[in-house]
This record gives sequence, C-alpha cells and structure tokens, in this order.
Amino acid sequence: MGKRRTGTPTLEEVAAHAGVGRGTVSRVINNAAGVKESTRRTVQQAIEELGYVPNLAARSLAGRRADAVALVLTEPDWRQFAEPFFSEIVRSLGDALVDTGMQLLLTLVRSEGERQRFLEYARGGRVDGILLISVHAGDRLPDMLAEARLPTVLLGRRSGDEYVSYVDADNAGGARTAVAHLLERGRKTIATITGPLDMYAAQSRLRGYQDALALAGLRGTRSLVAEGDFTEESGRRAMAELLERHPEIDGVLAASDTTAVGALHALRAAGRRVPEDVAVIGFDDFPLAQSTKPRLTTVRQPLEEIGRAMVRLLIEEMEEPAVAWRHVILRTELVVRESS
Amino acid sequence: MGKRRTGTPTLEEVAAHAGVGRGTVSRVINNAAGVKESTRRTVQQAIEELGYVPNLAARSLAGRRADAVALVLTEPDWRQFAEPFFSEIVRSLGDALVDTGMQLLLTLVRSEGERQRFLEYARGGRVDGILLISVHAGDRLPDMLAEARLPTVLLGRRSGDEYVSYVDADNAGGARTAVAHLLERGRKTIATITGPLDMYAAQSRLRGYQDALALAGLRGTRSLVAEGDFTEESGRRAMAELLERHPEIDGVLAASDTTAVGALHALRAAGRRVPEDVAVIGFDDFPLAQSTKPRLTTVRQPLEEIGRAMVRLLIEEMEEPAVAWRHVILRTELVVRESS
DNA sequence: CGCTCTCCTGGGAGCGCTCCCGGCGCGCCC
DNA sequence: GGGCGCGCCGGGAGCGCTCCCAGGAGAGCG
Repeated sequence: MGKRRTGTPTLEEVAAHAGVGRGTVSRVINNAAGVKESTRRTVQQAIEELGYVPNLAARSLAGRRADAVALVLTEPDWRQFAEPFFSEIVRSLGDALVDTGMQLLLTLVRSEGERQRFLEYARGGRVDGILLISVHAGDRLPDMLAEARLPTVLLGRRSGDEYVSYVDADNAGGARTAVAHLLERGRKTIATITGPLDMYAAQSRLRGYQDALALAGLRGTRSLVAEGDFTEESGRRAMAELLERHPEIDGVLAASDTTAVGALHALRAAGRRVPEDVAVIGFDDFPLAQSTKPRLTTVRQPLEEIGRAMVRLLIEEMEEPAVAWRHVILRTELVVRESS
Repeated sequence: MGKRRTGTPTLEEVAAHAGVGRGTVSRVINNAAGVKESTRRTVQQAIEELGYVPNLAARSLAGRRADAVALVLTEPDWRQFAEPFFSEIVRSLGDALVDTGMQLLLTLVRSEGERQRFLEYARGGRVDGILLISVHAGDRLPDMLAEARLPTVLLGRRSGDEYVSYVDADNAGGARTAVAHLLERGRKTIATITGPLDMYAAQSRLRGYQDALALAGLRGTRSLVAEGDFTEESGRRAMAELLERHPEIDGVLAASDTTAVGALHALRAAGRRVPEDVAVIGFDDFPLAQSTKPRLTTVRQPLEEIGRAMVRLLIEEMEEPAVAWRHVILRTELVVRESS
C-alpha cells in the first residue's frame, strides 16, 4: 500500500493536474474574473475528473466567513413547532437565502446548556449570522448574541423597546383594522382570543383590538378577552368560555388562524352560525384559512416579505456590523372572506 | 488607531497572556491529560480574562473533524413536519447527542438543487456524519451520501433490501401483535388504515396486519384496507370509507396514533362506541395516545432507543467508515389501554 | 553524585484554502 | 523599435488550530 490518500483531493492537486497554479484554480471555483476562458475550462475538467470538492473548513479559515446562517428556535415547548407558522417561515427564509449561496441551519435551543453551546458555536465562527424566531419576552439569547457582536435578526420583538435588529408585522395595526371592519359591519359585542401574553406579538394584537374599540368610543371589557396560546385547542376552550360569559357575542378576533379554527368548532358546537350569528376573524392568513368552512376572514401577515426582509437585514448587519439597530415593520392586510 | 484587532483573541494570544506555550493552552481547552493543575488554572484564567473562544474553522481544519452532525429532512411536504413524530425524534436525537459534544444541525432538503448543495456542504467536511429521517422509497440522497463515503444512518429503510445503515422499529411485528390481540379479544372483522404506501414503514405495518390474519387462518380482504398518510384528517376520511364499505367492522389498526385519532372522530360521528362496538389500535405511542377518549391502545415505538441507536451507529460509522452496513431493528411493544 | 524514568511543557510542521503582489507576454502607440 | 499598459497567471504568506516530538525538571535509586 502506498501513501494513504485522504478522501478528497485538494486544490493543490487539482492545480497540478490541470497544469496551472493554485491561484487560478481558486479563481475558477469562486467564479472570479480574470481567467482566460480556455484555462477555465481546463481547470473545470480537472475538477470534474478528480471529483474535487473544496474543504469548507479551510475556506472558512482563510476567508473568515462561514457561508452559513443559523435559524435558532428557542421554543421550549416543542408542540408549538407543529404550528404552520414555523413551517411557513422556514420555507420563506429558505427561499430568500437560496441565492446568497449561504446554507441555512436550523438549531434548537431548549435549555441553558444548549444556549451556551450554541453561543460557542456561533462565536467560533461556524455561522456568519443568526436568525431568531419565537423569542419570548424574557429570553436573554438575543442580548448574548448582540454582546458577542454577531449579526442577528429577530422575527418579532421581545418588547416595545427592543433594540436588537428585528422584522415584525404591524400586529396592532392589523388587529385594529380587523376590529374596525367588524364594527363597520354592525357587530356590537366583539371579543378576542389572544396569544400567549408573554409574547409581544400577542400583546400588540390585543392592544390593536382595544384601540379600535376605544376609537369607536366603546369601552372594552376585561371579560371579553380570553387568553389562548395560538393552538387550535386553546381557541376552542377560550371561545367556549367567552360564550358562557357573554352569550351576546357577535364578533370575535382570534390571535391566529389556528386559534380561529378552534373558535369555529366551539361556535358550531354551541349552535351559532358563522357569520350570521357571530363573525370570526383570524390572524396570519395561512393556507389553512382558505379551507375552513366558512372560509376565514383574516389579517394577512406577509410571511414571504418577512423572510426576505430578515435575510436582507441580516446581510446588512454582516456587511457593516454593529453600526446600527435596524428595524422593519411590515404592513398587514385584512383579507375578507366568508366568516365576517 | 493602533493595529486593528480581530474580534476574538487567538489561542496564541491566550498562551502569551498566560505565559505558557500554545500546546499547553490547546491541552487545557480540550481537557486533555498531562497538564499540571496549577498551570491549568492559570490558563483557564487567561481564557476567562480574554474571553477566548476557539475558532472552529481552524480546529476543523487541523483536527479533520467538524464536531457536528446533520439531521436531514427530505420531506417535500412540509406539513408532515408538523406531526409529533418529528418533534419527538428530534428531541430524542438531541438528547442522545448531548454528551458526544457534537452540535446537531437540522437541514431541509426539498429540491434537487438543495440536495446538491447539501451534498457539497457535507463533502466539504462541515459535518462528520448525517442522520436522515423520513426517507421515501425513491430518494437517491442516501446513495449519494454513501458513495461519497460519508457516515450516514437512516431512520427507517427505503425497502426490504436497504443497505445503507439504518435503525428501524419492528413495524411488521408490532402490527402482527396488535392484530393478534384484537383477534384474541374476539374481534371478527378487522380493518386497517395504512400510512403512505411509498414508505416502507407503512408497507411493513400493512404486511404485519395481513400476516396476523393469515396466521389465524383468515383471508384478508382488499376492501378492509384504506390508505392514509399518517395525518389525522386522512384517518378520519379512511375510517368513514371503511365503515361505508363494511359496517360490520369491529376492529381497526391505524398506522399511527394521529391517524387513530382521526378514526376515533369518524367512529364517534358514525355513532359507534369505542371499544364496545369497534376496537381501535394506534401505532407509535406518542403522548397524544394517553389523552384521547378512550385512551388509545397502541404499538409503542421506542423513540428514545431509536435516537440513541442512531447516534451509536453513526459514531461507529465515523470511527470505522465503510467497513460494514449496520442495521438495527428495535422491538415494538403493544401498550393496551382502553380503546381495545 | 550520577543516571534513568516519568511528568510536563514548548513549539515546529502542517491542515487546505484565500489574498495579494509581482512578473510575464502581448498589443498598441508614438 | 522602444516603451507602456493591461490581461493573466504563479506562488508566498498567512488564517488559527492540532499533532507530535524533543527536551527540561524532578524524583527515585544504586
């Protein structure tokens, strides 16, 4: 047995095989300009023949970049992960990242230990930037990342004075519009089913609901508000409670489409017709909203745009890190269907 | 402005600051033996003071390992991802990996382009091994990874003569036991709701069902079999169909707990009592199975063990790659509750 | 007191890239 | 014909680690 070959050939070997210098091969694989077309072809053929694949560790080390970004899920309750929101947002981020040439890595951070491990991973330079979703109010991870000067973008914010860069939807505005729409259609007693109130998005939607009522000169009642957690089951439970407390309810704003579906079930079980007796509005405009019976009026969150904006912000952060906090609030839009 | 400092200090700087050599610092951060306790403390303090974090690219390059493994999801239909199976398996893999010191990275591979990109990522040495879940029969990715000599372990197999290393549950055996149990309790007409039949796991469960009937001297009828896709909705639909075709059904084996829940709904809607009129058995034993009404009899898949076995196999593959295909079939177990 | 053996420690030699500088050849202009 | 500029190309100098070998300092023993 001769000299033991390592699995993959190196750039040096490709260069030798093609009869050119290292630099030229490097230029070819990076699609850099300044290589004669004929040379480029020779090199490409050598790469082909040898089955060369660049060593990414070496590339990272020399180039001081990882060509990867992490999408961190901090949701300690895994069940939430089953909600369509996650799959939709992951899809949209994936699409937005495709033509940056960066690899998207999902990472779960559930415990303090994992938080620490991830921080080391990121500080160790394995990713160029970090996207965080489903951050709860008390989560310190964004601060830790910001302190380490790592380009970071949140989806949503932890509070009204979030500083770390984020992209968010105009939750309050969306809720306001939805409630205004219900009032316009003559609904008198409008309830709301919120999301978990330790999340700012849920708070904002609740505030929008309250603002719209106030704007119309109505006083909201605490008992017209029921807290849910974005799940269908919580929507069902909350709606049942609300109906018991206020049988006269004729309009409901749910904090998510999933919750709205639960509310729809509860209303049906209670013998109420939608929208004749009670109008229902959801939030998100997931595909789900089009397959309910009746089809759901809902506040559309532009997930596609959110994904794109997050990636754009992240790239800005990577290009000039630590010069500014960047915030983008995307407009929401009421999509009127049959349930209102 | 003096010399521009790079973000993180290097090992060299730590060594200088602690007044020791590079080698010693390396030994300390890798917890290697052969460092005097007092020296170790000095170095640790220097690390602390400088806020040193090892550069992982350099470590990978020099050490020829990435300390990371990828968990690849090839499910083109993202909705499947919402099923509890995924979150459970991810949790169990995460737990099993914790004390190997390796980072778990989830990656989505939906299109051919992403398949190619991931292959380059893996061949580029960014991960030491690959775990694949939800592989469909026709997926070529496992072959591509195997050809590239990358340590790979599948959860489940693509066919009866899968060669790439895998961990699987004894699906056929579990189904057989479940059906035998129903027969023992005097059920006469036993139907089954399968998973998507392009997945071997679903085929195996169906085969177990058929075998058990054959063993009891019964002939299975094609019309007692309805295909689902592991979702609740498909369970509901399939059950309704089955009842229509065979009103005399008194026992059902569903291909997953989720499917069984759908079947339960359909049965209730049809006015059948469970288990008095119809016995229902699920498959998986997810937490879900304990919160149905009645609590679900089900075939337990040892997810915890599956996760551990996958990680163990992967480590074996990494230690001595390409010497053998390793297969582990884990025993399943019937958990009798109230629905049978 | 000298010699060996053990325990620690320092640092050279890479790992496989990218970056960049210097040089070569050729075409064009005066 | 000489000079200049431009388009290509080669390869040195790192990037920040790990691996490993050589060597110093003690300890123990004859």
